[in-house]
Amino acid sequence: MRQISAEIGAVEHLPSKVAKFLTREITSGQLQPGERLPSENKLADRFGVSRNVIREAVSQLRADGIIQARQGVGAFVMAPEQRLAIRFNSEDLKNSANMEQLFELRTILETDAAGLAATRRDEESLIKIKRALDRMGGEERWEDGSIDADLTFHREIAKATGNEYIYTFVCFICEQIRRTIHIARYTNPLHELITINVAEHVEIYDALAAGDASKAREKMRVHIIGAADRAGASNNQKTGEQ
Amino acid sequence: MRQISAEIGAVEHLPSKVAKFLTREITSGQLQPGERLPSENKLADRFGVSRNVIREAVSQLRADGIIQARQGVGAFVMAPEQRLAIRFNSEDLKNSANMEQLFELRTILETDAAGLAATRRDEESLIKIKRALDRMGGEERWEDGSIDADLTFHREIAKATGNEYIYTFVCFICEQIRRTIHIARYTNPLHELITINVAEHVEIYDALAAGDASKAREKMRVHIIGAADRAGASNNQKTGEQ
DNA sequence: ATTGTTCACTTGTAGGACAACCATACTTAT
DNA sequence: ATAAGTATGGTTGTCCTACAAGTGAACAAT
Repeated sequence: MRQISAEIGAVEHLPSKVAKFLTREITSGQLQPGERLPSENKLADRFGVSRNVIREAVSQLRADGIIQARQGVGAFVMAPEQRLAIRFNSEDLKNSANMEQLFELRTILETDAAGLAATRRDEESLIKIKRALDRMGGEERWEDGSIDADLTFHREIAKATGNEYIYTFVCFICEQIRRTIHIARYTNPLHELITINVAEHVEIYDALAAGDASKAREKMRVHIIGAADRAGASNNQKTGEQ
Repeated sequence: MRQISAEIGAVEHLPSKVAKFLTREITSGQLQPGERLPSENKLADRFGVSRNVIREAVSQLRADGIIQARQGVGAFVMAPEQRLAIRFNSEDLKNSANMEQLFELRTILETDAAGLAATRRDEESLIKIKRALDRMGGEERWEDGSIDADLTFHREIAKATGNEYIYTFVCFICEQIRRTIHIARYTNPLHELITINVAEHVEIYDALAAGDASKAREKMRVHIIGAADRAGASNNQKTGEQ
């Protein structure tokens, strides 16, 4: 209800633009690791902005470990292997090949997460998972909140593993997918698809409740592969139907 | 040979300090999602720095999706689930329980990565993996470069999956572990440990070269669990010896 | 040849000024 | 009295200047 600016396009301010530009210049290889960036004054001239803006942009890159600045010397491009943060370019995810890869990673993570959750989940986390499931199949079934409930379901499973890092990674991947898919399939939902989707979640939940790890793994695996298919991020789209 | 400042402590500048402080205040729950941050002027007063410094710090948080700023209104804390970046607090990893969790995640990712790599690797990637392996068991065996070779081995396997995101995640996790372990075990290496380590890598490589996915998975799995043990990040340390 | 010094350049921080924007309270016209 | 329009103070966004702190290289003196 509030943050429409965030939903639509979030009026990008200058430092973000500059940061994005510099990042592209680095990842594309125009600026090789070890190389020095132009001085802040030169960058300010080149982009036609104040040094303040440049500093905010550079500060961002530095926090990610993309560059390292040394007072009196300059800012240098770091090796891409030793980044301090993971950040995806949302543009890339519009490419269905990339989306497919992301779903492959998601399958790996969440399959094992489901297995761990089946053996480690306590009553409380089970309740939270159930609640998300109910929201998904309940009244909000056709509403926008259905997506949230779906993601919450997956997040709660990841949290039930008791592994903070697994939870963080799953959250991140889910959010990336949500931001990309969002409009595409869900806003114009086919009755059948949603029914299938809910049914798959129920099976996962049952396996978790039963504490059956291998079944939980299998059901989760099938579900995510199916979800990838329904989202159009799958290579086995022989006919396109079903 | 060059960036000693990066190795040691990398003289943290003010914006980083402020960013770290604010991040802690948010993750600790002192600033709840939806709440508004104090205005930049007030923050500048409170920290005793210029508004420039505050802005660089806030710019960082915003890039991570931790907060969202709206001109004329203020900056608001976002829900922790929808972060735009993954970034670990290196302090947390000094806690061995956390390190154990990180190794669990690593096991999940790299086990499957090895399986995929076994079926997808081409000759070129196999050569790169072999080269890292040779560096590890070769002359650099006792040198510092041995660690780099070790990590390169794992990275190249991840890259051989052909999945860019798997590669990114593996790189990130490896780097986190490297920064934490580093000094601990490797600089004072026991002959036996290194021999075991190299032997495990050889087994993984053989499985990859043979294209045996299930064997590659198993060898990788055993190796990482063993590595966690040797790094002191394992729960089954009954006696501590082998 | 070595040492010491200066100098130009770079990043780091401070502070002031104004534009753009927003929410609220207030004023005015109806 | 109500509604529309209008000040107003506060907040973020950007620009500017100035100086401190640090670095490396050219240069001068020994």
